[in-house]
Amino acid sequence: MLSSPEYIEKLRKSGLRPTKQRIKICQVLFDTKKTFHFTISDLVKLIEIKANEKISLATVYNTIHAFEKKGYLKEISINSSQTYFDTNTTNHHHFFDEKQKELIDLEDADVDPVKIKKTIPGKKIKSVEVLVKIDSE
Amino acid sequence: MLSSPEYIEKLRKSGLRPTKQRIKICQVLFDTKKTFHFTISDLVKLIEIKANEKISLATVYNTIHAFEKKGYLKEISINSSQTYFDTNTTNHHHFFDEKQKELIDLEDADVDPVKIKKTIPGKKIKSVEVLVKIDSE
DNA sequence: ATATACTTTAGAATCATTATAAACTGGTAT
DNA sequence: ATACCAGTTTATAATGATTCTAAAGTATAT
Repeated sequence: MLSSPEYIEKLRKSGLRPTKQRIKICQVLFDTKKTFHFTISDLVKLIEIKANEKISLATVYNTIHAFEKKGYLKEISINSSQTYFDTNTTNHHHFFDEKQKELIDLEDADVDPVKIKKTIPGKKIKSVEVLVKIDSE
Repeated sequence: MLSSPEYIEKLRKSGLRPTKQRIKICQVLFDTKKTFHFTISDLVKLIEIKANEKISLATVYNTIHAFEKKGYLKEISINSSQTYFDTNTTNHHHFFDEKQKELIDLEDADVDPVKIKKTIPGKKIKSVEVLVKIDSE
């Protein structure tokens, strides 16, 4: 588990003041080798479990958006009632089980690079995301 | 322009009663060689322009969901405040311009088949969707 | 024609997310 | 230390797409 000083430095470096709330959220999100996917309500529950202190919903939203802007999180493009975020910010794709609302990473090796042969004049490609929807057999 | 009788038959065949509203929506959606993308609010506007009759919002939602279930429409998986639908129900991928909220089709020839090398025990692949986010250069 | 199940509808309810604006706090200059 | 100020947090209200409700309307089989 990373200690607060490291998150404090990380936050400062990106121009975010290291507040109690942000440090706590860092610990919940980044104190693990494994990356994971979450919705805001997942995160609120995680904070309740891991921390003994309540963070207001508005702050959770603010913080997640700040972290996303700084590149610490990625939003995942699926059509769901809730927005999903990923602590794995590298380029990778996903399985999505719509019934169970579960996301599973596809590693780089699992999908060959997707080459897009069409171009749109005046536009550049920002990202290429593959979403594989799965269902029980 | 397809005449009502053809839509009436199409609707009946799929077990949907051919109501005035459903026929009107068929005409707005399918009376064109070109397929297109739309949100519910786009569709409401189109109905106002093309038809002189008002269809309640609830009916528009009901109808679009019924058409989707019957396979006449496809929902597109992007993370947006509104849900996008596509009258092109064949397998194909999309460009999405997040600033302009514009979707553009990628033809089959534009993207090589995406092979997924990972499998999840007990799960089968329902669809593979590629979303290419673009931005102004 | 009648009955019945399916549809439409206006309006209310829901729910994730964003906005508001007042209280609070970290960091800096004094 | 102290005071200040911009950046933060917070409770709460507002927003907006979508879904629900239940009453009125309509297609269709008999």
